[in-house]
This record gives sequence, C-alpha cells and structure tokens, in this order.
Amino acid sequence: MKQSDASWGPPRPERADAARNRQHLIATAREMLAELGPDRLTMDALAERSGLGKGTVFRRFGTRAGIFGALLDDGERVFQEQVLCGPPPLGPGAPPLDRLVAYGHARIRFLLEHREIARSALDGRQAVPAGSQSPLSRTHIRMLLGQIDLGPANLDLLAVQLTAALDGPLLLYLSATTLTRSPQQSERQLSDSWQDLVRRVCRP
Amino acid sequence: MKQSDASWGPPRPERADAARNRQHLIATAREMLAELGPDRLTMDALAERSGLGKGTVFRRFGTRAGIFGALLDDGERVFQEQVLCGPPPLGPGAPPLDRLVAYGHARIRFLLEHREIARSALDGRQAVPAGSQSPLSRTHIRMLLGQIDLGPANLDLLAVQLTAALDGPLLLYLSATTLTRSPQQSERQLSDSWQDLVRRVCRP
DNA sequence: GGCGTAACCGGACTTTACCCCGCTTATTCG
DNA sequence: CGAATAAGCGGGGTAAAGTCCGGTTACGCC
Repeated sequence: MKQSDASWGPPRPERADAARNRQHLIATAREMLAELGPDRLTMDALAERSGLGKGTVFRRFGTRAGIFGALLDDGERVFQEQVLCGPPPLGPGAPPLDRLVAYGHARIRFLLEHREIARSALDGRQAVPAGSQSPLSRTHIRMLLGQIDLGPANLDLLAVQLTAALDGPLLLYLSATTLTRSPQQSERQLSDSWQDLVRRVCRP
Repeated sequence: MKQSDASWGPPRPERADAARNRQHLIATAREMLAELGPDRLTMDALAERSGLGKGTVFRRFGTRAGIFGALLDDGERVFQEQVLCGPPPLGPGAPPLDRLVAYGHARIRFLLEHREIARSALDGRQAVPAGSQSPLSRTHIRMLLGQIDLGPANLDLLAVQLTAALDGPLLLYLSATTLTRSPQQSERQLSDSWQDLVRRVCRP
C-alpha cells in the first residue's frame, strides 16, 4: 500500500521525520496546555519549546486552531470507532432511535471528558473548530434519521438542526466562564434534554 | 428619556463627540465592507479612512467582531421591536406556537436580508456569534415555550436547543463559500424545516 | 464665565498568527 | 553506495489585533 488507495488519507505517506515531529509537537502542546493554559500556548512558544522552527509548526497544523483540532482528533478517532463498530446501542444493532439517543450521550460525554481541550479550542479569539457544525456528527445523525420513519420531512436539514441542538447547549456550557455545575450534573442534564428532544421529534 | 430608564442601554449618555464618531465609524465601515469586502476591513484601515485614531476605534467597538456586531445591531433593533410590539403572529396576540413559528421565519428572513454582513461577521478568523448563542433569541424562545403546555421538560435547555437548531442551518448556509441556492429558495427551505421542527417538538 | 474632572482622542508599542524562501535531509533509483 | 530530487526544515519578515498613556476636550458645577 503506497498511495494506490485513493479513498482516504494523505496521498503520500508522511515522511519519517515529519511524523516524528508531529508526535513531538502534539505531546509538547499537551504539556503546555496543561501547564500554562491555552492563552500561553502560542505558535512561537510551541516552536521554541519543541526545539523546532515556526514554519514546521504551521506546516503541520496549518493554523492555530489546527493544534486544538489535532489534540481533539486523537481521542475522536477512538470515539468514532465506537460509533461505527462498537457494541449497541451506540454501535450497529440497536434500533435507530436508541442509537440516536446513545450517540448524543456519547458525544456529550466525550466532549465533557475533554472539556479542557474543547474549551481551549473555542477560547480566545479563534474560529470554532468543530463547534458550528461538526460534519461527522451530522453525517451520522443523518444516517440514523434515514432509518426512522418520520413521514414527510427534509432529513438533511433536520440532521443539521439536531446536530446544532446537540452542540448548542454543550458550547454554551463550555464557554461559560464559571462552570457553575459539576461535570456529572451537567452531563446528566445535557443528556436528559437531548433524549427528550429526540423523543419529541421522532415520536409518531 | 435620558438615562432614567435603568433597564437598558449604557448607564451614562454618550458624550457628543463620541456619538458622532460612532456614527461616522459605522458609516465608514459600511462603505469599506461594500467596497473592499470583509478581509480588507481592518481596524487600522478603518481608523485611517475615518480620520480617527486606532485607540478610538477600539474603544468604540472593543474588538473586531464588535464592528460587525454594531452593523447588525442597527437593523436588529427594528427587528426586535417588531417582535415585542408588532402585529401578530410575530408580535403579541397570537397563540404562542404560532408566534414561535413566526419568530423563526422572521429571524431567517432578517439574517438572509443582511446576509452580506452576517456572513462577514463569521468570515475569516472570527469567533462565531452563535457560540454566544444570540441571547435575545434564546430569551424570546424561552418566553414563548413557557406559554405552551409541554408536559415535564427543561424549558431552559429546550430553548437553547431550539435557538441552536434555528441558527445552525442558517450558519451553515451563510458560511457556505458558494451559495448554491437562491436566497428565496433557501428562505423557503429554512422556514419550512423550522416550522416542521417546532411542530414536531410541541405537538401533544 | 471660569474651573475641575472624567471621558475621550491619538498613535506609538507589543504581541502573535501566518508567509516566504534558501538550506537540509530523507528517500529512491541506478 | 552515491547522486538526484522532492519533501521537510528554520527563522527572519509582515500585517493586523489589541494595549497604554500623555495630551485634549466636552460636560457639570460654582
């Protein structure tokens, strides 16, 4: 397997040193994030601390948001795997409505577990990475909606609406400067209202 | 009406020169936006073109996003007036469910009418105002929800969800680099799916 | 009308994301 | 193994956001 499979991934395999640098940069970014907070995690500082050049940092991540995106993607890969081929009700095998509810719970849990990073990503003056419309979420929700009998409805737009309805409260919670409620309590509330919304929308 | 009504607005009346400068800055910003596009509308350029100092620009708008916010607020004031004391079904007097539907239609229409500005606001490397979850929308939706019998439900969170579900598709449409559909067609689609969602959520 | 104060103005300064281009090095092929 | 080459690397350079503070000006009060 060279670059023959055109379906996915970078056409060329990453060069060895590049891959090593990416690893190193992500690790360093994690350190700095935990140690200094998101504001002090600047491109220059990351370059210097990792002992690499500024250009390298930008080539790897493209933009500042790319760093946080990369940090999130690390975990997101595992998450998506669970969704696509994990056990029900999250994975295949359960009724689509149950999967829809479970997906929301899982996403809420995932983002709350990584809330430090997720918050950093939208912290400051930066474009929202997955915030506005994470395409993976939308695609999956759209797919599940197609398996539910909803009568006449624009499923594509409904999927966008539900994705937004799932992310909206999360973003609101994450962007709140003072997190009034405990994560557990919030997870409960967010999950409950997601379940309530989905049930309301999908009942016959 | 000076500053006697404590409910809204800056506690102190703006100084005369400050007000004049604000007007002038907003007008100049409109010109530049139409003439140069959002990318070339920088704080420095705005300051120079308006003949004022950079400090002034920042004091008036706080941040770059503040400029676009100010531009939108101009029209939004009229819009909010319609919502609060205009004729039904948007204004008071109609059943709350109808008002909810009408509110969505009105907001969609409003943002599509000002889509150039709205798009500019989220264009580039800007924090999405949806992250802040347009609080006026949410408040109004929350109020209307309170007048509908929905059984046991967390109305606050439901309001957040619906606000997001209203804004999400709009943002998606606005941020699309190539606007495939005509504004009229999009307005129709967006309005229809909003109505559909609200009906689904609120039916007994 | 004169005065004190507080808000306002200006523009230099700092910080930081992002670009550019000559140099270095990993990879590949004879 | 050694040369060709293409990707990767480095760090100085640019532009634009946001800050600061000394000087100026409008407003309230006497």
